[in-house]
Amino acid sequence: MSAFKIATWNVNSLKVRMDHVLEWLKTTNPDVLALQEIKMQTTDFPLDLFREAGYSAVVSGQKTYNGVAILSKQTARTDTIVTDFPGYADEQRRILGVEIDGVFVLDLYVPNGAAVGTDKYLYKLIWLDHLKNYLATLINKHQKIIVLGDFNIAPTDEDVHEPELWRGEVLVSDKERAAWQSILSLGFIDCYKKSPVGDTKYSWWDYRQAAFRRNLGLRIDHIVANTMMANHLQGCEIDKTPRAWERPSDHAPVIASFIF
DNA sequence: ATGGTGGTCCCACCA
Repeated sequence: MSAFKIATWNVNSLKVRMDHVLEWLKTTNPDVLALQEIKMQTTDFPLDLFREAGYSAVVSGQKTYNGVAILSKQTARTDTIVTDFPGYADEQRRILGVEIDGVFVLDLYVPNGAAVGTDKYLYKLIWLDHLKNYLATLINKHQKIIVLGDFNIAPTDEDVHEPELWRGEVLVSDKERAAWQSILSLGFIDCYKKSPVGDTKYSWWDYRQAAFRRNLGLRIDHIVANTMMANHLQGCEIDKTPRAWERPSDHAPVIASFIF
């Protein structure tokens, strides 16, 4: 029997959140941690500090915005790194795929979309369409697949603190939810939906209006697994502890545990 | 009606 623990965390600037990430790694001890919004160039990534903590890293960085990275205890297969959807040129560093310990891990920072009807919303829908097409090819290529990250979509009203207030807005709109469903339809399972652990339902709380204290949150950070992986899922938990720390990210980490 | 970044010492952009 062997365990595999994988997590995702939108850190909203790794430079600011470095102490939080190191502290959280020490207590949680995941095999893999997918980071989003590192907001730094690949050359600035603190590889040495993570190495001291027992992790190697694969990084697709960008100055100021976006940027994704995957930390892992096991060494990643660097010959399998993916940083773009095939045939879709995008300057924004939002995807990072790599095989680790026989599992293809795809880290996503889905565009936020700003507001329904804007150019950014359109970019989000086009981006999600490319994602779906890419996942359709992936699912035939790998036995074990985990797709995780900040999806910027709350799949159902259960994932929203006040659905009536959010109706039709970005993050919950029908088109975004349809894109989410079409991805699951390819053969992926929402780990939290299948096997929730603990009572934390949301993964993101706005910095404004004391949203965290009032638990006005949304579940927009997800871990999805192909059926082969999902058959070995033990549980999925959202850890809101670091959201209560000083100078936190607005997102909480999500962790899925598997056993083989 | 907060917080992060980056170019200018307050403001624009993004979430």
